[in-house]
Amino acid sequence: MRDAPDDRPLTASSLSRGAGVALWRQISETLEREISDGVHAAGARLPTEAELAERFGVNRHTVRRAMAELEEHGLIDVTQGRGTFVHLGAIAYLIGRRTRFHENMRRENRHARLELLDSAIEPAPTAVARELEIAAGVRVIRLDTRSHADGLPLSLASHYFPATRFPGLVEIFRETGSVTASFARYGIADYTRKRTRVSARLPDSREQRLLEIARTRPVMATEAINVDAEGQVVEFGLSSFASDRIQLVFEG
Amino acid sequence: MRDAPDDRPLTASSLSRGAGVALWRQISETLEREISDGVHAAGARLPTEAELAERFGVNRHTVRRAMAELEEHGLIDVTQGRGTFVHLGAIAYLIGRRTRFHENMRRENRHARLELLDSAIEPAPTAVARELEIAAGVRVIRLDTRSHADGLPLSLASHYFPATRFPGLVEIFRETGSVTASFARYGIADYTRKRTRVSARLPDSREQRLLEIARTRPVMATEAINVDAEGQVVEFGLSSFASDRIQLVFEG
DNA sequence: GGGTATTTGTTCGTATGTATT
DNA sequence: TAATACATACGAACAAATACC
Repeated sequence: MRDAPDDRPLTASSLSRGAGVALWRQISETLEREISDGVHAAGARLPTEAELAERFGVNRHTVRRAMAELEEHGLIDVTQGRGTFVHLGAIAYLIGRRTRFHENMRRENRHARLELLDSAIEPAPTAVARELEIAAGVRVIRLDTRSHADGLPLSLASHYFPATRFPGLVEIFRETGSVTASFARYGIADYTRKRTRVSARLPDSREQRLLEIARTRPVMATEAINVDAEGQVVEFGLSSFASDRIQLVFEG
Repeated sequence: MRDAPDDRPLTASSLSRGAGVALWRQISETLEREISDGVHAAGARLPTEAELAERFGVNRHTVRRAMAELEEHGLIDVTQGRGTFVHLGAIAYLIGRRTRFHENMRRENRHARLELLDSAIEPAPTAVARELEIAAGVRVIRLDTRSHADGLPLSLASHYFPATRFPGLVEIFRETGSVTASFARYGIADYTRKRTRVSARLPDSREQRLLEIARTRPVMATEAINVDAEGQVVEFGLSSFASDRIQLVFEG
């Protein structure tokens, strides 16, 4: 009853109805294959939902379900009013135990930038106080930053420092644009990462906006503790990395 | 024109139509608040989609969109035919540089199990050969495992070992159920993690099934290299961790 | 074990809203 | 402003998985 003789392009690739596989999944798998085969180049615009619905002989909702799947897996980027585009390849970036952000980016030949989003001096939240090994409520400096590589946002971070040890840190950071360079002003020539916790989750709306990632693309959330040569905690950092653009590498 | 005087329960919490916020989002935010407020306890069953549609005065599709959002963020677990349940709190599990799986679980007072899914002796794929520092095509032993804590799956892994150095490893592992214990049989009393790469992504269908996680819950994918006391590479492991149940901790 | 009710999953159709070009 | 393209929402029907008797 449904065989459509030959009035449709080859690409119709006839879905099998009533088999165990949902139509939307067959469509997403077809498009995934076409993308990996290069039928649709990276950055290229895909046909509109209406056109795809026509091509596969299904309702537009069914196409939308397939597109949602592809977006979820980071293969496409969808924007209302503009269209749907094949996702541009990820930028790889490594982070190590003693490696600094700018150093790292230089090695990768990328243009690095650490943008200061916000700063404050405030009483330490209990969790922050515990990690900095100071009493709860003692004042800490908070720097909220966003890192970029070649203009593309890589990560968001909140850096916490004990306020008494680093007077005027905010201004110095604003000047240097680097945590490492700021530490140098206080005589800290070397500091190491004592511990890093890593987890993965989906981004909240702030992260979606500032990292420019889709709702469905996971971030890696890290908690890092940096200590000076004497083992004193000098920084506690909470970061979220766009997992599509970064791979964390721990040497040890 | 639509104001519904007072014939509806308090919980109707009247959505605002035509405001800037989509109905499905208002619903998901309402339910999220109720969950965090304890109106729906962890593990408790939520009302059915039909009931929620009735309660909010919307179509079931609209409720489903809200539920998809909550599932995406790990707040609920949805199973066809069973219903929708508030997500049970995550099990925290730590992994360090010299820490072993069983050791780790003992410290956490959890019942550990390392299940052998598959094993083979095969020519090393190029990527594996590079990491093991052997020639491409040289035979390696592959162990595919699944780890459990208290019966809940935590991670999947493929472990690669140079075949010449570990003859009979498959049988020994089947006997001991532990990589560390197996190594001991070959005189390797100590080994350390040389490098670990971490990234995050959404699970493929195999991972969804074997880790028992929803399509939208990210996994942390790791590549780890273990070396013996002489610095010789003894194992290359590819793992994926259920990020809802594990947090990776790197000490260093 | 088997049949039935319940609950979520898929698919179609239609209409209207909103962002971009 | 107009056209295009994705986003939201409603209604209906059936499929598939599970729970219950």
